[in-house]
This record gives sequence, structure tokens and C-alpha cells, in this order.
Amino acid sequence: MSGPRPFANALELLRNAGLRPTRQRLALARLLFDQGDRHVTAEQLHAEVLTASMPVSLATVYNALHQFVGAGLLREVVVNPGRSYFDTNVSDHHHFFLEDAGKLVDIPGDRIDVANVPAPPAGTAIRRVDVIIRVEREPA
Amino acid sequence: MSGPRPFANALELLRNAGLRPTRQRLALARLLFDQGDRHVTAEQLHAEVLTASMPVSLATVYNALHQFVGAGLLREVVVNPGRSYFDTNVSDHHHFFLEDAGKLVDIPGDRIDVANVPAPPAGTAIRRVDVIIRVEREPA
DNA sequence: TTCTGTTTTAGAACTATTCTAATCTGTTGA
DNA sequence: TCAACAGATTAGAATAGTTCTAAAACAGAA
Repeated sequence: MSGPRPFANALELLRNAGLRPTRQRLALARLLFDQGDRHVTAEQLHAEVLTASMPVSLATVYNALHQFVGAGLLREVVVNPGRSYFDTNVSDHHHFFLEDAGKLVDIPGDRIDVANVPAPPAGTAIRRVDVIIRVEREPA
Repeated sequence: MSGPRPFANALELLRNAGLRPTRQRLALARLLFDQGDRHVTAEQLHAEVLTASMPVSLATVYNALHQFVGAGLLREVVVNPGRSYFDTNVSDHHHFFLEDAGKLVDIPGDRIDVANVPAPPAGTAIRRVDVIIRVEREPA
């Protein structure tokens, strides 16, 4: 009865995804989905859930993140070698990547046009189009 | 006097980039630039240079790849967490990424249109726009 | 409750990459 | 030509992020 959430609560969200609503997954789902759109790394989320006095192991954080991606609740964004971001916004959109700060900023799908996409190589089908606009601190 | 190369030879290419033309860098530059456009990982290039009976340490391969990127001879493409690709095509273009095979395929810059790019966040300037079209083996 | 399959966990293992400190090499200038 | 020095290379250790393993804990069904 308060925020604009796609599901009534984390429990229902997990049930809909066919994931058993364990304490750990509930805690993680709440952190991820009870705020607006977020871009988190596994380490960040792990730190948050520990701070929230709900100890969850790092392995479980990774497991849950991947299960959420598999269930379409989360999207993995790759911008940096050796570190994955998980995006709670799974609608059609793209990203600014602030290289200095290591931060992602959403660009709504309708705020950018990608046209004339050539046909994919023979025997393959397009799964997704990712546009990443890398920005840097403006030279003084 | 044979192939279509942007520089007469690896030696001149390194000199122009302000890099001392050592044996190792010459060997790597030849492998990278004497063929057409390539997308290699550090490990792949290391394996190639060893096969070519010119032992070069992995650390040197990484050093050289980064120096080549810094000199604008190479471009780093990030599509996978935990593995970098280096692209010898530094002109304006984009990529198909064949997820099953882990292969990159160039899309010439003029074969795709990215329009209406929104203004970058305050205080930042666009450094590069990357379009990655992820494709998968066509479902049978 | 008890049972069963799933989930969680600590810690080890793994992969890609970077660092370190010693050795070597290319270039410069005498 | 050669000495000297800055820069480059190297093996191996170290690091970061992630995945794996095997054992213990748990959720849900009966």
C-alpha cells in the first residue's frame, strides 16, 4: 500500500517466478525490488544484506542473482571486464556508463533509436541489442 | 608489397605509436595487424605467439595489448564478464556477439544508425557509443 | 512429525588479470 | 664500438570476481 511495485510483495514475486521463497531470497528480493530501478553488483548487494542484519553468504547472493536473471526479474549488464551489474529494470532500455564512477544510468528505450540493424549472421537470431554510451568526467 | 596494410610494417607502426620496437612487440604487432581485422583475447594471442616459435610471456602480452589500446591501435571490447576482447578495427563500428561461440563480428558504422542519443549526465562527455547485438544459435 | 528434495553455507578452487622485483635489452652518446 | 641507463620483459606471486563442493539446514508435503 505504498510504493509503485509490480508485485504486491517479494513473496508473491518469488512464487510467480517459481522460486521457493526462502528467508535469504526474500531479503534479497526486498532490497532489489522495493526501491526504484537499481544497478547493483553482487558485492554491493551482499554488503547491503549484511548491513540489514540478515546475514546471507556471498555464494547465495550469486545464486539468487542468477536465478532472478533466469526468471526475467533482473537483467545482467556487462560494461567492465571482471564485474557484472544487475539491473532491476527489465524493460527495453539502454545505458550510460559513467566510467570514472563505475555507475550505470538508464536511458529509456524510447529515448534512443537504433535503426537499420543488419541481419544477424546465418543460423543465428537476435537475442538482445545493448547500447552502452560510455561517458567520462568532462575535461575541465 | 603484398597486403593492404595501414603501415608499411610493424616496425614503423610501433615507432609511430611511440613504442620501442622490441622483439616481443614486433612479433605481437605482426600477428595482430598483418592479417585483416581480428578480435582476440590475451590468451589466444599468447598461444599464437608461442606457436610462432617466439616465446613471449603472458604478462608481456597483456602489457602490449594495453599499450596498443592506449596508442589507438587497438580497441577493447567488453561483452563477457571476466574476459576482454581486443579488436584491430579501430574505426567507427559495432558488433554482433555470438554468445554460443564467444565470437565477435564487426558491423560497419554506416550499416547501423543510432539516433536521438540523449544528452549525457551533467558534467560528463560521451567517449564512445557501443552497440552490441547479442545473437544466439537459431532455435531449430 | 517425518521425510525428501531444495537451498544455503564456508571455504576451497578457478579464471582472468595485474603486480613485483629481478633481469635483460634498445638506444644514446662518447 | 661500447658503456650506461631507462625502459621492457619475465616468472611467479598476488589479487579480484566468480563458481564449485560437500555438508548442514530448511521448506513444504503428507
